[in-house]
Amino acid sequence: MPVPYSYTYPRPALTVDCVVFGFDEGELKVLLVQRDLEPFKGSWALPGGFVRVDESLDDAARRELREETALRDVFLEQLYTIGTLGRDPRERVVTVAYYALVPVGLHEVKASTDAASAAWFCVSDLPTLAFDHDAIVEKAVERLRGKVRYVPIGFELLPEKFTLSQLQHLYEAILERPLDKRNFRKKILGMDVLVETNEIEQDVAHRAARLYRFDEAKYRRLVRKGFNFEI
Amino acid sequence: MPVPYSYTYPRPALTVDCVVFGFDEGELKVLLVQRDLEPFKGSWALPGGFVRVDESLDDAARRELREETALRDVFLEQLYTIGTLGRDPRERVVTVAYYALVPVGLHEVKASTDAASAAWFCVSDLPTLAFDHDAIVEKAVERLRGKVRYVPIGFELLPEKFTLSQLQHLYEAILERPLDKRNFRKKILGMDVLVETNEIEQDVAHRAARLYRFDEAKYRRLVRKGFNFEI
DNA sequence: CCAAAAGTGTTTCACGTACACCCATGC
DNA sequence: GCATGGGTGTACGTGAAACACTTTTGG
Repeated sequence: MPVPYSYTYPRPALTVDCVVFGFDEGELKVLLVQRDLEPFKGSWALPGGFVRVDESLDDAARRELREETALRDVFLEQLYTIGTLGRDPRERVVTVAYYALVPVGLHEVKASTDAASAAWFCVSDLPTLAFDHDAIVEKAVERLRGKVRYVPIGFELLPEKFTLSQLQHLYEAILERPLDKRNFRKKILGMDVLVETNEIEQDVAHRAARLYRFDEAKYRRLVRKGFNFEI
Repeated sequence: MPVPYSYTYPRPALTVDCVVFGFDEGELKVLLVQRDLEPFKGSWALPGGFVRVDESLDDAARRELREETALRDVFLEQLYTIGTLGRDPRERVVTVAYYALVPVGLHEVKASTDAASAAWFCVSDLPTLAFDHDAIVEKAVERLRGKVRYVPIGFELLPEKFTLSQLQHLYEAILERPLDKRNFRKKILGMDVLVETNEIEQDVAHRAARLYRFDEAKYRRLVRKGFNFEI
């Protein structure tokens, strides 16, 4: 029996695609999967796939990340929805793009369903991508660059405990410009959202730096008082 | 004959919805239409409707605006895509929300297909809306409030020629805080993106103010040199 | 002449920016 | 002892914020 008031015209297919960012060796990276199916079989592409009728968009994005890259519990935010005609050779496909931030190294990345393999690539040196995924990556980089300056999401790309230099290099990689060490420290410590731990870096061939944690609860308390994070 | 590699599982329906902003009598307004069809027949709702398989999302949004409110050639930007389960009583519907900025008064607003009537409402005093449209409006207001501060889109809500006071009141309405007259003028004129016309306000019961225009070309030239608009 | 909004400068303070040296550690 | 990054303070200039009175016009 048909659903009352429903409409039965042909409808576009709906997918989700995820731009997964990581930060490693001083460089901003993106996680790509090698397609195991046509079209674009063998090409590198963003992890993603069709949205099921019984799951939300966010759930679909998380499911695809789990299935294709074994990532879970990561920072995930909707980016943009692309519905250009002809972007998929099969038929009309509208995709809801997401971007994710993951601390590289904490998560084992492995391919599974629908993807032959998964690997990290430098944002500045990507292979040719399937569909219009290069444009989606570009949009995600722009969004990240804009957002990282006034929302404390950069920490999602670092391990729980990090040094101030790591944080600075992260910002330098995303913003693509050098930052002054003393000013950066003054500013970030002055915001009062980092807590100093008793630990220091291990296994480095020079003086070990102090480790800090981002204090999410403190940040939220400050925001309620009108505080604005800004680098 | 089936399209090769296509997928045939059940798929969500796809719609677009538009939050149309206007500025009138010192207040930020939203354009709503009264639904002519079930579900929510008679309720106020955002103009919008189903996306056709042969049109892009932007085209669908513009078509719906034309059909339901007779608006055309307006500023339109994608806002967010909502795919929560159960947001439409009929079946699974994913909607791509847009927001539009129009100079109230320049465009005749009239209802047509699928909408009994269209009318402006103060953002701060909306009726109960169909579906989850109240949440969409809220998200659009947040986006507008965030974006208006660093992108010169406020001008889209004013006629081509406007006074500095009108512009200031617009910002005050969107940002919901008073601005200092002298500082506001100093700042906006200092940016060098407004051009003074030879004209002044007409039919006002007090000293007539000078009219200005936003110089889009000049703005883009400045941006290329590293300039950032910021209120 | 009164009401209403237009138009106009200066001072103060906070913050962004530029900049260089000593320290601790591992090898 | 040397190479490598860790860690620290000050001076300067720009820009944000606070603030009040005179001018013009219409009624």
